[in-house]
Amino acid sequence: MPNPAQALELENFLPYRLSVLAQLVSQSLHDLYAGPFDLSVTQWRVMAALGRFAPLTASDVAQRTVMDKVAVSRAVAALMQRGLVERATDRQDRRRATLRLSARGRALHGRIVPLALEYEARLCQALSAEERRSFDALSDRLFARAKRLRDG
Amino acid sequence: MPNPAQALELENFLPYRLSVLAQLVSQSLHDLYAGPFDLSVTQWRVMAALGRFAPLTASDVAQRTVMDKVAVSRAVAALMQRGLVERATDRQDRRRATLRLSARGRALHGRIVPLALEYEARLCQALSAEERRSFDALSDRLFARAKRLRDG
DNA sequence: GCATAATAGTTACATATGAAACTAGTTGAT
DNA sequence: ATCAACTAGTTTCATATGTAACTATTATGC
Repeated sequence: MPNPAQALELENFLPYRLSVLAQLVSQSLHDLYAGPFDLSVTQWRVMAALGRFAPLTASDVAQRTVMDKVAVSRAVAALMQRGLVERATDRQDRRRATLRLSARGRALHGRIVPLALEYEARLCQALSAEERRSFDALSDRLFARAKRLRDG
Repeated sequence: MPNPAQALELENFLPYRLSVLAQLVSQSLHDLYAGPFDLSVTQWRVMAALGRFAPLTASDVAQRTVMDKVAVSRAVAALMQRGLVERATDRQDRRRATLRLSARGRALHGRIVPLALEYEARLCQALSAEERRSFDALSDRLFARAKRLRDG
């Protein structure tokens, strides 16, 4: 028997718990829009970020979605090919390009958002409004703490 | 301006929040053991599951870690090559094989566990003991709800 | 008993991902 | 002005991952 102070109880280990929950939720949500609209998770995230905050540069999108710039670059390329996203090179700084949803992109976005919100609402039926606020507040603090630990 | 009832505020959208938090934590933890011990996340998860619950079949590991059986099969193959995991075919049912850590595997496990627990402890300094319990209870309920929504 | 279906696990293939190298453009120092 | 350093974004390459097909073994229906 190992020292109890050093036993790793996987089922109570916070990183493991977070990972399992997030993956289940993310996969369930993906199942809702992947079939009808043929978007990957990364593509949908880019669209969601643009739907909420456009115009954004690719770097802005990466920061917002916590994806790396390579993933964003590829998702944007695919979305532009499908005519869902438009790019305009910045006049001042020609390295930059601002992105936004096209009319078609906005239409698709408008069809997915209700599905996403409905899923979230059904998920959150597990909690009261106050519990939801509490969960959000606690997870905010965990996130801030994790960032501080990573960045030093 | 879209109908407020249909606006997706990414930063308040629970699946997004969970995903971002889990990824940050998982990555931070991985950074602790990947360098010194050269394990992938999946490999470490298999070792952690075996360290806690061995003997397990590959299917058991998959269920415990919420990984698919292909990922487990590959991780186990790599871990056996490094002599960290042992496999024994079941006499009753020769399709099955039970897995457990080898002596070397237990030694490695014993070195990683304190790192993992220390990271968790530092992360959880963001919360009081009671808040931690509250967070665990709420996330349990979200998880149960997500599973019910997925499985029908 | 024998064909069929089911299960444990692996392999093959196609796709997704991340790190690092690369291109193009801008800033700053001399 | 010129060269080095920096930044935005893309491409390349090596790995990781998931789906589906496959092997081997056991269970089931007739």
